[in-house]
Amino acid sequence: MAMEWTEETIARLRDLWQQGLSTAEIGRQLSVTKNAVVGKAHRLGLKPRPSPIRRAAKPVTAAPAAESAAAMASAQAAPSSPAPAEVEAAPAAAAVPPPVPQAAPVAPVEAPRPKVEVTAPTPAATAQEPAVEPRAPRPSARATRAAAAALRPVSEPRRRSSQSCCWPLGDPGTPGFHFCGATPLPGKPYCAEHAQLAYVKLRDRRDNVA
DNA sequence: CCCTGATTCGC
DNA sequence: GCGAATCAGG
Repeated sequence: MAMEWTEETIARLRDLWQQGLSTAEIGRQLSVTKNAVVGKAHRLGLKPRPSPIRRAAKPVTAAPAAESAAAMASAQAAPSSPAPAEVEAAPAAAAVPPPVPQAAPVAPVEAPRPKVEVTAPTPAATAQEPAVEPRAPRPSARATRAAAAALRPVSEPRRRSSQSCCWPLGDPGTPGFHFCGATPLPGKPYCAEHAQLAYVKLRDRRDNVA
């Protein structure tokens, strides 16, 4: 067996997947290759993400012109332009929404905690322990990129109305890491409990829990 | 070059 | 079922 793919793992895959993370990113956090992620995702049936490419639908040579005619009559359906369902959906994450959601004018003081802050295990932490990486053909290059990415002001705008609370628990890249997974509040990426932790009124944050 | 996801096919 | 190899678009 190459991999267990336990319910737990699959759940995490689904979670990360729906969060709009790239296959490679998911793979890194799940400690598998992107190929594994893609492959599993396919088998799981989930895979509506915008694909950069559309592989050759047919092996060109296709039906030899001669007898192909008959075949075409019924089963033709040359996938030349089969999908009325185009692929507009932007790569979600790329959308780059404002870092600070327009909080209600009246209640402007909300401080998302699990941002790129100390206590928050964000994707930034992914750059950790490159030595443990089973693969990582090019740690240096990747590390550099990861670091650069980590420095970017925006490191988790990848939430696009998830169906599960994405409050991080544990350290990304480590076996125990996972997301809360509870049903999030409408318009919020976190469940009720974690939303309370995530959004703290500034005035009440005076003595926030460390 | 890098990235991305998609598909194939030996295991 | 799994995922490396390979493909293909940006």
